[in-house]
Amino acid sequence: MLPFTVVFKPGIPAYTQVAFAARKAIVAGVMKPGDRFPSVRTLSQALKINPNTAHKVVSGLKDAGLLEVRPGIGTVVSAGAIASVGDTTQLLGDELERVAVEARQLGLSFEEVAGALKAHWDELEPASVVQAVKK
Amino acid sequence: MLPFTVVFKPGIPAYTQVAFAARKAIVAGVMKPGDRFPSVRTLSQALKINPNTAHKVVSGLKDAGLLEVRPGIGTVVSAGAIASVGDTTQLLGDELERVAVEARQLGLSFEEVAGALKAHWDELEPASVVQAVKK
Amino acid sequence: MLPFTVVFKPGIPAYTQVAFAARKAIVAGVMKPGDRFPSVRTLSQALKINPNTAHKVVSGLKDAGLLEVRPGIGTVVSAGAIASVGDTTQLLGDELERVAVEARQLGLSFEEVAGALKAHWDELEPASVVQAVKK
Amino acid sequence: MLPFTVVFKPGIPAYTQVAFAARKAIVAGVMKPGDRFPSVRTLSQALKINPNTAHKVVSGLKDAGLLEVRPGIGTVVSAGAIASVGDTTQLLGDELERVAVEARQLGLSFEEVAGALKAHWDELEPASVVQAVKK
DNA sequence: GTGGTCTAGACCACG
DNA sequence: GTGGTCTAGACCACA
Repeated sequence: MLPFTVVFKPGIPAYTQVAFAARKAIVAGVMKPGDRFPSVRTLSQALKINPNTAHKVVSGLKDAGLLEVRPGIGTVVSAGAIASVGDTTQLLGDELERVAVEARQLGLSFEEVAGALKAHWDELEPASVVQAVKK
Repeated sequence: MLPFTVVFKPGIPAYTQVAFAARKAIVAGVMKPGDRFPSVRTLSQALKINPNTAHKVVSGLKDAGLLEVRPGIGTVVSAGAIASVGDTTQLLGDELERVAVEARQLGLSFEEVAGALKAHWDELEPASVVQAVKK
Repeated sequence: MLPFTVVFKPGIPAYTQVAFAARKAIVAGVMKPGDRFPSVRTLSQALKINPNTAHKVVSGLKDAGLLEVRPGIGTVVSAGAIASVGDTTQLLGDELERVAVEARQLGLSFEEVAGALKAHWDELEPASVVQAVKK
Repeated sequence: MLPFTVVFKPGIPAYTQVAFAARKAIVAGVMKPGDRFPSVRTLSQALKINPNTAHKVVSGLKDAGLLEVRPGIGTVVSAGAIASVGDTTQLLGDELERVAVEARQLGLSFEEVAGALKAHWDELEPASVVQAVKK
């Protein structure tokens, strides 16, 4: 029913997890610019989450520039779906640092980590994802 | 005075940030197994945080197996300073996935991201850090 | 009001005693997996302890894998309510040794101690407890 | 050198662990009534603990009625080496209850626990212990 | 409403 | 001096 699924894990805010799943779907090309994004009501019912939470998700994605509101139509995936580059790159840097620290603590080699990252990277390759989802 | 520094950012719990800085210092070899870890009071004064918050930091690191408490003596960096591998690898996987999604959204190539990760990785090289600190 | 009671004894941390009472209630089947665990506020009011102390209780039980937190919803008794077996069995061995030493020092016979243990054991029998509680 | 050994574990007060080891040695018959108990100085040197800590140990055992001071001689194991029955039995009951709760949580059967207790019990059999120690 | 974080400051146990 | 516990009360994020 939805163009993405969410496996909820405890400890992480529900709206964060849903937003991430949506961004993943957009990045992977499951949803393309111009496609309609599920309504708040649809989201809340399909994922069994509070309407407030669902609203927070689309609101957040709208602020990030990933969604656009077409009055009378609904919300659609915006064309230049690129977050405000400023803070996101900073954020990415922090995450990379965290990854480096944690990986070293686990005694992993750089190659192992890079390989794992590559795997996740390829999973998002638009072509492959459509297959994976339909499968 | 402290073997590490913390630049506090809003929005992230203080104790999380301090704990991360400490883990980084341990991973980078600034603090080695057997070395004494700053006392709760020292931490709270040097970082200007509440003793309770400082306590939470060492308590967390202790639970993670990075520190050992000698009652009435102090806390030292434990020998096998490796977190319970089970969940941490899982956690690392999640983070790598997030990195992949965010990087693609920024239009970065895999090589760029891998390069950035390598930079952070090398920064933690024990040898280089020791020099940087001693200098 | 609460699914368990606590008779506070001096010398033992309050949060330890409350946590033990809760574990006992869970083991005895008074609270089953999926049941809601009293909120931090409820605990603090009913037991007349500080919210912080109450928080420490649920936090500890959560770490032990007995409780699960649903952010913004509450905490529930988790399904596989079994502590990390690794250290607990070790801990049990230590306690058994202590029991043996103390009992011999009191001049008790093995049968007497085993009998006393059996009494405590049967008190936790889910069936019996449910009756006792409902009664 | 000492009639007992102590393998220090973190998290438990040193003086508690030493006192327990001593009581175990007395119960097991390694040290019999009338035998000299190691001096505070000997204890602190042999176990590498603070003299204050060593003093606390013998002081505690003296209060428990396990040791007696013979002026000009030293401290010896007292004849009726039985702790003040009042609180100890109560304490034993608490420990048995804790054992029951923890064991059930681990999914053990009563027979398994009783068997494990029996093993510890037999290990303290005076005859066998001497062998085990000499071994 | 829920749990989580933080400050401020007191007291105790341990060595 | 160390870490650990507890109280009191404020504020925030989540649903």
